[in-house]
Amino acid sequence: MAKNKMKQEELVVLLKDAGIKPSVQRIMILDYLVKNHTHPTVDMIYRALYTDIPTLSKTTVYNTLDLFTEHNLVQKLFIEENEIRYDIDAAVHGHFKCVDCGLVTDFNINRIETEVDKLNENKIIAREVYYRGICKKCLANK
Amino acid sequence: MAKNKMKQEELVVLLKDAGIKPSVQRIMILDYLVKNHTHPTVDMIYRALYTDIPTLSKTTVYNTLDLFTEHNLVQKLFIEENEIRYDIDAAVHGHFKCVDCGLVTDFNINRIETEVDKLNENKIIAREVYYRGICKKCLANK
DNA sequence: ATCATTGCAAACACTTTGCATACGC
DNA sequence: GCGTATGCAAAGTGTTTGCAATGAT
Repeated sequence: MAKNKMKQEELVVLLKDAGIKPSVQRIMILDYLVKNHTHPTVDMIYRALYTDIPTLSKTTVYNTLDLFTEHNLVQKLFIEENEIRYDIDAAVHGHFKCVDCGLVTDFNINRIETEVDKLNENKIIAREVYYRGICKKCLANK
Repeated sequence: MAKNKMKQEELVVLLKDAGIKPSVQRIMILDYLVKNHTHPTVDMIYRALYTDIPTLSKTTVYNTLDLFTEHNLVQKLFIEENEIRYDIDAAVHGHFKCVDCGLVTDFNINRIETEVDKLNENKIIAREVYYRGICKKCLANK
C-alpha cells in the first residue's frame, strides 16, 4: 500500500517533468506502460484498464497516448500493418516481432553503419529498427 | 514502341520466374513498381493506373500486391501509421521518410551491430530500418 | 467562472470479404 | 467448359472528430 502510494507519486512526477498535467486516467495509462514493457496496442491498454475504470473511453486512451507521444514520454511503433504499438523505453533499440505468437521484444543495437553522404544533410528525428521472424519458443513448438 | 514491347516481355519473364501467371493488370502494376521506386501506397498505384485501365479495381491492386508479396517480388513497408507502402528493391536497405513532404527515400546500410546473444536463436525473416525526419529540401524551404 | 479533460457516438480511411461476371487455356 | 482473375459492393477494423458533460483550479 505504502509502496503503491509512493509509486503513484513517482508517476505524477514523471508526468509533470514531461509537462503534462496529471489526471486519474493519465496516471493509470502511464502506470500500465511502466509496468508492462510489452509494446501494447491501444486496445490492450484499454482492455487492461477497463475493469478498474469502467467509464474509461478508448478516445481517452488515444488522446493520452498522443499527448505522451508529443511530450516524448512514449514512442509509436509501426512494426506491422493495422496496429500502432507504444513503447516507453527511451533508449534507442531494435524491435523483434515474432510473426507466429505476435510477441514484440527489444534488442540492443550497438551501431548502424549507413551510407553517410546521402543522409547527413537531412535532419533525422527518429531511428527505428524492426526485425520480423519466428522466436525460439515458437520454433521449438514445431 | 519496340522498346516498350521488349520491356513488356521482360516483365512477363519476371512474373513467370516468381511463379505468377501474367495478366494485363499484374503486368501494369509490376511495370509501375519497376518504373517508380517511390515506395507507393495502394492508392498511388491505383490512381496512376486508373487512367489507362478505367475498369481497374482497388481490390485487384490489393490482391496483386498481396500475391507479389507472397512470391517475394515486393516487400511491404510499415513506415508510418495507416499506410502500407510497397518496395520492389530486394536488397536490404534503410528507408528515410520526410515527415514534412512525405517522400520516402532509400539509403544503404553497411552494417548493423546488434546484441547477438539475444537474437541468434530466433529465425529472422525480415530486417527493416526506418528513419524519420526532415529532408534537406524541406529544411531549405523554412 | 473558466478552462481543460473526458467520453459517447458518429464519421473516416484503409483494407478485406463475398460473390457474380469475365477471361484465358 | 473449367478454373482462375477481376471488380463491384458491403462489411470490417482501427483511428479520428464533434460535441456535450464533467472535473479541476
